[in-house]
Amino acid sequence: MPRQTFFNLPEEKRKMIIDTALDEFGSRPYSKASLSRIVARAGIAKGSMYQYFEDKKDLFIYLLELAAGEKLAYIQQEIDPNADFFTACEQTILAGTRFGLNNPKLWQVMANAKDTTGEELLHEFIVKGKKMSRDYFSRMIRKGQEQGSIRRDVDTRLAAYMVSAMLSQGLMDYIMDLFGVGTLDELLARPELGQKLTEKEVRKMSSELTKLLRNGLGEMSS
Amino acid sequence: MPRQTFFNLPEEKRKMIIDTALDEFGSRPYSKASLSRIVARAGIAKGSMYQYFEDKKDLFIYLLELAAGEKLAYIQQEIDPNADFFTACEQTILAGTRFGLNNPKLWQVMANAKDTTGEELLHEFIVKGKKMSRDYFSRMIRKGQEQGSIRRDVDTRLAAYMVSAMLSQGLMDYIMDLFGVGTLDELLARPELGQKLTEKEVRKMSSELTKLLRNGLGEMSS
DNA sequence: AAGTCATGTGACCCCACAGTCACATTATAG
DNA sequence: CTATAATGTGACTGTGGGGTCACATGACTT
Repeated sequence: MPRQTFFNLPEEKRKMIIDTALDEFGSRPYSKASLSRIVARAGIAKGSMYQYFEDKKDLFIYLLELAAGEKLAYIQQEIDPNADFFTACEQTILAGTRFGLNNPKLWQVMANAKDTTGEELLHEFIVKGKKMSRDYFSRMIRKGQEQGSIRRDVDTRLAAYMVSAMLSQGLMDYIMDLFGVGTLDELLARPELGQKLTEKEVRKMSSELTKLLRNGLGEMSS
Repeated sequence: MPRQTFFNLPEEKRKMIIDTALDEFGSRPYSKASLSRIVARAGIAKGSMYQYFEDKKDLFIYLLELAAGEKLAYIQQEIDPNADFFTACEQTILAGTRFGLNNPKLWQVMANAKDTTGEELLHEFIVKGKKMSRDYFSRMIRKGQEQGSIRRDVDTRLAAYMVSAMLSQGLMDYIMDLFGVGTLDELLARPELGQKLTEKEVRKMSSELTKLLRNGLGEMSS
């Protein structure tokens, strides 16, 4: 956890530090991201950074929590809690995509939180995050089964893993391909691209993907 | 590419070096993996390593090509080229899983080739690899559509991304969960686990997953 | 004004790493 | 047996990293 000092900072400065750190951790894998570079770019002293955060890991985890929190809040505000499974899925995809396009830096940092092997605590934190997202899908699937929109014979656990993989990894790769870029950095470097995907296209994609999901999970006459 | 010197080595020594390197790159993200550690463990001089490989990247790419080549060969030998899409899928999943369980080190190295942001050439290499696997699925899907086993209205590209995500990321996470481990390292550390998944269970999983895929992609009376 | 506490600072320490090079060792050939 | 080419070697270099600390600067109190 960041130290109190960090929260005492004037908001502007705090935001600036966060922003600089997001850039760094978004454009390099954790082990290559450099605190020295962050402080240099942010124009503050290294020692100051260590008054705000315990260490590199502390900063990184703070950023991840920030990103995850904002994304979750955004998505939750966009979906109808009473909708059936597939509607909720479509809304989740839609909201998730929009959030990513509107917050490329946050998106990038979360996307970069994949490797981290060998950093015990960090790895645990990330595994836990993935698990939370999977559990969320598990619950939704089970609810769908109870409501009759999902076949009862699908293996909930397996399905949760697949939905999770599709909506994180698969969807991101697909979107990056739509933009014709190989990395999120390139997307970030050209902000005009964010507008290239029209609302209509995003909707189309979400509905296509949902269709794919439905016919894999939906109750049907075999 | 490795230098000729490397291929002149007695096979035993060559294998030993490869093995040691696989361990290192399998247990740490690329940027944290250390040549110094590899040579120490392998009991050879650092200078020697640089007679075999141009640099760190060269070695890593060699390992990736090796792993990908072996995996591909194994899978191709296991699948029936004339089978329909879903049968081929099931066979691919089955063969891929078996290969992974029997070659945990290779599996691990490939799984670790995810981050690499910021290492231009390396990143390109990996993106190209992912693309190859996606193209393979694309072709299979299109063939399935021509043969009538896959609905014509599915978006081939989107579907290819999803299948790809499911069979790499999703499947791996699922299997790791079955073993109750958070990292592949742990799996490797306890080789007895490799046997815990019985052939029967692997078959069951492959067929379940295929069922999931089919009902998402299969021609049906909607 | 004096004193006290919170915050800022950057030179510095230690360390690990990729990559090099002058030299030692071993094979090959004539 | 000698000469030449191929291979092995590990101390060394340069670089850049995370993290620390003795001190400077500012803010706030009495």
